[in-house]
Amino acid sequence: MVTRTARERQLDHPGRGEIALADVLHALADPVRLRVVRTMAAADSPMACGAFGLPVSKSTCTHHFRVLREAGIIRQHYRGTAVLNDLRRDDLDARFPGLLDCVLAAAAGDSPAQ
Amino acid sequence: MVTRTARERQLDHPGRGEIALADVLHALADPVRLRVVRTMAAADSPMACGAFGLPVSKSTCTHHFRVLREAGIIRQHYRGTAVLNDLRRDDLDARFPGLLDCVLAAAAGDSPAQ
DNA sequence: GTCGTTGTACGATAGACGTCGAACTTCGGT
DNA sequence: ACCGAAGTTCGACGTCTATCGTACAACGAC
Repeated sequence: MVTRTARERQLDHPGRGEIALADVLHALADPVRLRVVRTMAAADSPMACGAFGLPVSKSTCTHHFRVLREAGIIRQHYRGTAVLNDLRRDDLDARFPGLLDCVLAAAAGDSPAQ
Repeated sequence: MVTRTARERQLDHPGRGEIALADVLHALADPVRLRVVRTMAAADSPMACGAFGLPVSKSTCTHHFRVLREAGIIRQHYRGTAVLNDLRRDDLDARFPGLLDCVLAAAAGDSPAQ
């Protein structure tokens, strides 16, 4: 007999030390993904992919969240049929101190109305 | 009769207020361009394109410098046959405070041997 | 003027990227 | 068992991008 948590579908995440700057910058350079990150930074709890109201199809949505996950910017785990998304603030701050906050502040200045 | 400075070939640069975050992030997400920016940040005076010793052809070089210029990251002006490149530190800091320094610090942490 | 240096302009090309729709999987609820 | 909700997978598509080589232009030096 197996516990529920051990049977959860698995998603690959880079370790904290494996997060690469070029990947992070590339991931944040897309308007849709930057919007996701801004929304997540403003939220107080993990959000499902569908909760962002993105102006793209479901498959494109999947694509963007995978890019963010593989860049090490977000953590994803299954919760029933949904996928909960979480900003990897600690890891990002440890690897590239201040970078996330700078980008968020810059984004706020660049287009205040998210 | 026209003065020399007025006859210089002109390059288009975005105004300080026109610098867009997505363009900046996209420009910095390329290894060759990030290396250029790091080298320029470490230099104390403007450098010609050829002085960076980039591992790409001349035409590719021209391409990368144009991307950086159009993103508002560098300023370019002709000096004889050469083009001098200069980091737009002031404009970048004014538009996106701290961003450039964060990225430079992150790059130093990501690959210390430039 | 001629020549070498420095960079630009112009295709061309191969690969990456953002986007979609249709079919499928997984899970919770009834 | 069935159905609907939430994502994923799998092509397919057009566009953007990084790269190159060749030909060309601007300038300094001789």
